[in-house]
Amino acid sequence: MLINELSKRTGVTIHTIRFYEKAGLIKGKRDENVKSNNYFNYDEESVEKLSLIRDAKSVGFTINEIGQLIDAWYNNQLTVADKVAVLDEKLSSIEERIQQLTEMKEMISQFKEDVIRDNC
Amino acid sequence: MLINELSKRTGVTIHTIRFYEKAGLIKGKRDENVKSNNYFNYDEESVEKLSLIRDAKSVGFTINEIGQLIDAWYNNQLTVADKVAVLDEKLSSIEERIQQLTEMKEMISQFKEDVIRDNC
DNA sequence: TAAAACATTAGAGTATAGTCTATGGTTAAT
DNA sequence: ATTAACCATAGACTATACTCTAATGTTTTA
Repeated sequence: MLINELSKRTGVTIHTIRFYEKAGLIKGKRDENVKSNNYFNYDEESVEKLSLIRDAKSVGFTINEIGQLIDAWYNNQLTVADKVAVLDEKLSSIEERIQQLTEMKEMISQFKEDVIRDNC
Repeated sequence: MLINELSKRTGVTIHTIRFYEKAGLIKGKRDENVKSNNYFNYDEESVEKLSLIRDAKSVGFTINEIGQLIDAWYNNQLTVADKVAVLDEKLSSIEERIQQLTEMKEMISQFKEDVIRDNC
């Protein structure tokens, strides 16, 4: 599929798709048989990746971190050990963030109770 | 205390403290008795606020959101209802983020198992 | 009393993550 | 065949959150 269809299927704008492509997160392929243009073609993997990017962004991963994650997911040049190392690192950072969020939640809950009780 | 001491006590650089002050998150006071300079003085509340800013930033709140939180915490012009509304909103967004992080954690764990099992 | 250390404001510079415009070529529809 | 819709690249622009420099004045210290 071409970029317009990819955009419509994923809800990610064409500009943002191109931005992710420049950042190396996704990659279109040119059709060798077609000489009249230089359009990029995208496959289902690109759709999956854009979905992963959306999810990973929403939990606070940077483009750079998402790139590492996508490499672990899709790059077959990496060894199993390398992939596991990246995944373990991301799992740790997620756990740490959940911990911090839980603490912040308790802090805000406590303060909310104080506000209500003391009427201040 | 002056900005240098505030910086040393909190570990936040002077530049960043001034940035937060411009953004309205903290506020120094000028001493009416001192006419020779226009130095700002900071109190323990500023120390507390910088600590809150650090925590809130680490869980992904923006400066703007942290401003709302600080208002709920310290601004006595706000009604209890207004404060509770802000706090409830932040609690919801924290819960949503914990949920998303939990899902992402499961997704990565699953993928890690696949990588190890299939040796790919 | 002069140098070092500290204070202020204004504004420039950086990194991240987009978002948009301009220009020029290609494909599809009427 | 021409217009609308689509594609590509380059580069400008925006917002957020700092980070740093310059210019200038004040306080402390050797």
